[in-house]
Amino acid sequence: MSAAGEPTGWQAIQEDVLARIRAREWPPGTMIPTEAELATEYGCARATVNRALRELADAGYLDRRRKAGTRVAALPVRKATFAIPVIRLEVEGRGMAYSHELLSCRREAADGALAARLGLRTGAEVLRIRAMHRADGAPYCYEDRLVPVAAVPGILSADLRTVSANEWLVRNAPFTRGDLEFSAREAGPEEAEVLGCAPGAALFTLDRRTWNGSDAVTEVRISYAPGYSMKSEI
Amino acid sequence: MSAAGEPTGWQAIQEDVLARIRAREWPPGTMIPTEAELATEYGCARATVNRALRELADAGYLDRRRKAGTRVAALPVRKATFAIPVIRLEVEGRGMAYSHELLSCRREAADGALAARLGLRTGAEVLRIRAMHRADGAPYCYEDRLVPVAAVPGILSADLRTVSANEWLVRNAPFTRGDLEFSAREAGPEEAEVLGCAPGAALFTLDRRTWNGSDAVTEVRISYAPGYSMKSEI
DNA sequence: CAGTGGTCTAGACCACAAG
DNA sequence: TTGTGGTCTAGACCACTGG
Repeated sequence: MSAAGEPTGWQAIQEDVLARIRAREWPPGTMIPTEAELATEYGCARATVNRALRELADAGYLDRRRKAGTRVAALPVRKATFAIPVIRLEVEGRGMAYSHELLSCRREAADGALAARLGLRTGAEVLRIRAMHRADGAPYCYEDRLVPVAAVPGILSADLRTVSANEWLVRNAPFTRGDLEFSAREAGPEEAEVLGCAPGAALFTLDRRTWNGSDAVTEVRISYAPGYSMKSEI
Repeated sequence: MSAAGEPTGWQAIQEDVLARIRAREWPPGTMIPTEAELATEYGCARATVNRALRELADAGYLDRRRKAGTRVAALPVRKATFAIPVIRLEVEGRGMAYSHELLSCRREAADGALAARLGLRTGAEVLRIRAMHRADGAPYCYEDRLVPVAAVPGILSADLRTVSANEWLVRNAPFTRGDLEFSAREAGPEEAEVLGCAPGAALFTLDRRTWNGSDAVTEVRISYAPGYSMKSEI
């Protein structure tokens, strides 16, 4: 009458190993048996043990090195993963009605600082896009974005009032790498006005830059309305 | 004269598939060949293709379903991963000298709201710990923590002036699950004083609760000094 | 040098779900 | 029903690195 089936195969081994670590059968810092020994103990192939242990090492529970063997991490570094969907899906995923509004969209010339950040030449043409995203009509976040025109030429012919720049770029501008930075900032006068909050209010902010190979695709700051929080489980 | 060696094996396949997706050889939403077909094309075993594609599916680039096959995701959901180390290592990792200071540590009785959040009975004994973490002597973050004594009895005999509660718990109190919440908050009078900032300053805040099975291990709020940011790459 | 994890193979069976 | 991905196996070779 047990409701949920117990895991089998490599997942069962993974859970058993994790349980033995938590139970201090293998205390932090100690070596655990080799893959071959565990395969014998669990009565499975070594590849199955490898699959189980590799994921535990990725998750920070184990330190593995050739020849040295596998050791229980002394200070396990837990990792939190956050999905970064298109803002529309983020809002709809919270069960609210999404809408967005293009505030401005104009061409500018990159100044020296921007050119250096994105690896452009000074004076390169960039599209500056400002937009509001709303949930059930209330301000959800404010997006301030720069797109180098040369790297993403199609952006000029996109109707950014119909599809937000955020979603258009996800669909049409692949990138190979990017960096993210989350911080807390005080709302400036402009942000306070568009977000409908007091100047100086604490804003959860995401700054992101992405590249496709060596070409910058976009730089964006997303300022969430007060009350926003980013959740995850570990 | 190429400096770095090209990936081989499953990583080479993974990069090739990713390149074909980015090049729109397989546009978003379309099916890609089956594992068996790709194995033939790449001249390797199906398990090798499986390894490459499974990770791309985990990363959000592909949607895979038995019988239906593998499809390129229309809106790839990029995932950002943040390591959550012990605060001491986080500070030292930034090349700064770490120190911490126990502000207060006393036993309290859980009120109704707290008991409900953590699944305790009302009136259960909890340890309330407040501490400052410093980097090069300057405030780094302020920690306000609750630990149910029954679930973590050893905490009573720990010297939390020598080892912070943060690190003591990571070393001694395993947990099976937890939830995280990042937000931006305005500093209250107490926080402003201990962090040395103005009241109302924007604080990057982490709220975390962890459980070991059904027992709550700890609930903590970490308020970072103004200027802090959490970085990651994708 | 030798022991450990990292990877690959060829084949097999299974679980799931589309048609 | 049947084609697809998910997993396992037994064996093999390789890469790295500690002794």
